[in-house]
Order: sequence, then structure tokens, then C-alpha cells
Amino acid sequence: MTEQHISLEIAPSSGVPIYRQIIEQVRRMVASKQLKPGAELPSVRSVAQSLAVNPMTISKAYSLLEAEGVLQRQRGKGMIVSSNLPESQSEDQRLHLLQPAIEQIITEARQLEIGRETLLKEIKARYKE
Amino acid sequence: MTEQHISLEIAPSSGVPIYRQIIEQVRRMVASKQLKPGAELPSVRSVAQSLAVNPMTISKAYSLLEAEGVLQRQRGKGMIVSSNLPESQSEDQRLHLLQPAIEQIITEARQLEIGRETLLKEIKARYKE
DNA sequence: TATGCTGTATTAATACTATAATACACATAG
DNA sequence: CTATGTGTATTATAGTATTAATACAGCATA
Repeated sequence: MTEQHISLEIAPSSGVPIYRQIIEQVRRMVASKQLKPGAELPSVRSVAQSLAVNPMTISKAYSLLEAEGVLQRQRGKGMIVSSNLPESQSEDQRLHLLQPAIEQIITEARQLEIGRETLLKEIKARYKE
Repeated sequence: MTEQHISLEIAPSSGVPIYRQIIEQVRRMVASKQLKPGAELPSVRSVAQSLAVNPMTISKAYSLLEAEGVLQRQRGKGMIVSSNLPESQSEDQRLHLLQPAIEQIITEARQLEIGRETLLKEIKARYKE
């Protein structure tokens, strides 16, 4: 079964549609090779159950990821990460996927008049690796 | 007229409803006193025009902010920042409003396997104050 | 008083998001 | 073959988001 045990999460009150939150998470995990080409994704029904959402919502996310080329469908089995993906993502390329979040947090910090050093200090404190 | 010249922005492709983006920005500017109690907000129609959006969408945001107590309506004139707001927001309190964005960017960085130092360096480079 | 500015209400239409309950074709393990 | 597991399609329903075109009441001022 090769359980990858990846965990998908949603922020119910964020305003971002559930299927989009799923898509973005899978995209990031594929880009970082936490999900390698050929890896199986958890089934639509299991994700739906653990997130307490409708299976069709997860199916929609998977379908769009398939259309995007990130996933491949295996009839009767499940979804796997595409085997023919653009070459290994360098850290610079992955950083590109993080840009929107960086722009967002800087905008919010500016509007809150929270200076750069305070922001950096806060992230340093919260980001345990 | 006391033009405050505050600028509201939206990210059309973010999935977050426009009226929620407006609400969050105003909340932050009020918390940081960039919008002080009594300050006039730009009119529904002017914001709608500059964002190329329907006036009712902005009106909805303003109405919800009024219900929340952040804004007060002046019939026939416009919206102003409430005069009886909870006392001055300390930086700690403002930092609280930033927590969701911090959680979000750390989650994304982890999924992209971008380490703390890389993240900090990138923010430092982008945040010019 | 007339003009022009506020926010808002109304009605209608459209689109998107999500849920629920079924059903189907396919694959695989027993 | 049977049972169970894939993803997906269908139909119906609901709530939300957004737009459009009007209209109205209140305020300010020339």
C-alpha cells in the first residue's frame, strides 16, 4: 500500500475554497518532492472523511490537479504523482511558489505598522524546524 | 475633505471574497492608527471605481465593519472610524492580528521544504521599510 | 431650492462552492 | 465470482458572491 501518510489540512474560516486549499498543498508537496513521482495519494473518500467534507470536493481538487499535469489517474486504483514532471525543483524555484505568501505577509505587516525586525523575530520564534 | 489617501487593494485571483479583503485591510489600518478615530473613509463609489468592482460589494464590507463596531455611519456623508474603540493597540496586540498570516507562511514553507533561514532571508530582502 | 455627494435597498441574473444520495466502470484481493 | 476499493458522473439543493440597473433619503453647498 505504500502509505505516504501525508496530511492535508484546511482552514475552514479562511474564505479560500476547500478545493483550492487542497490543490495548493499538493502542489507544494510535489514541488518539494515530499510527494515523489509515482507516489500514491490518499483516496478521495479517506481525505473527505478526515476533513469532514464532501468527497466530490476532494475529487474536484484531484481532477484539476490532473488537468494541470501534477497528478495522473489510475483507473480503478487511485491518483499518483505524475512521472513526467518538469525537472527537479531547485530551492529558487520553490521559493517562487512562496512569493504570494511573502507579498501577503509583508502587506499585512505594513498595514499593521509592524516593522521588519519584529516580523522576522516573530517568524523565527514560531518556525521550529 | 481631509483626503486620507488610503489605498485599498484586492488580489483578484486569491479566492478570498473581495468584501473580506476590504474588511481585513481596514481592520489592520485601524488597529495601527493609520486610520485614526474620526477619519473619513473613501466613498463606496470611489473605491468601487478604482478597484473596478461593484459598489454594493464595498457597501457590504463597510456595513459589516459598522456592525463590528470599527466604523460609524454618518447619514448623507460617509463612513468614519469609530471614536469609541478599545484603547490603543499595542504592538503585541497588532501582532496578534498577524498570526494567521504567520501560520500560513510557515506551513507553506514547510511543505515546500524551505528552511527557516531561507525564509527569513527572503522576507528581509523583500521588506523595505 | 437645486445639485451633487453620501450609504443603502431592491430586484434580477449569473456564477461559484459545497453538500447529499446514488450509481457506474474499473481494478484487485480473497 | 464476489467483495471491496478506486475516481467520477448525475441530480438536486443550498448558500454565498458578484454584478447590474434603479431608486431613495439624508447631507452640504452654491
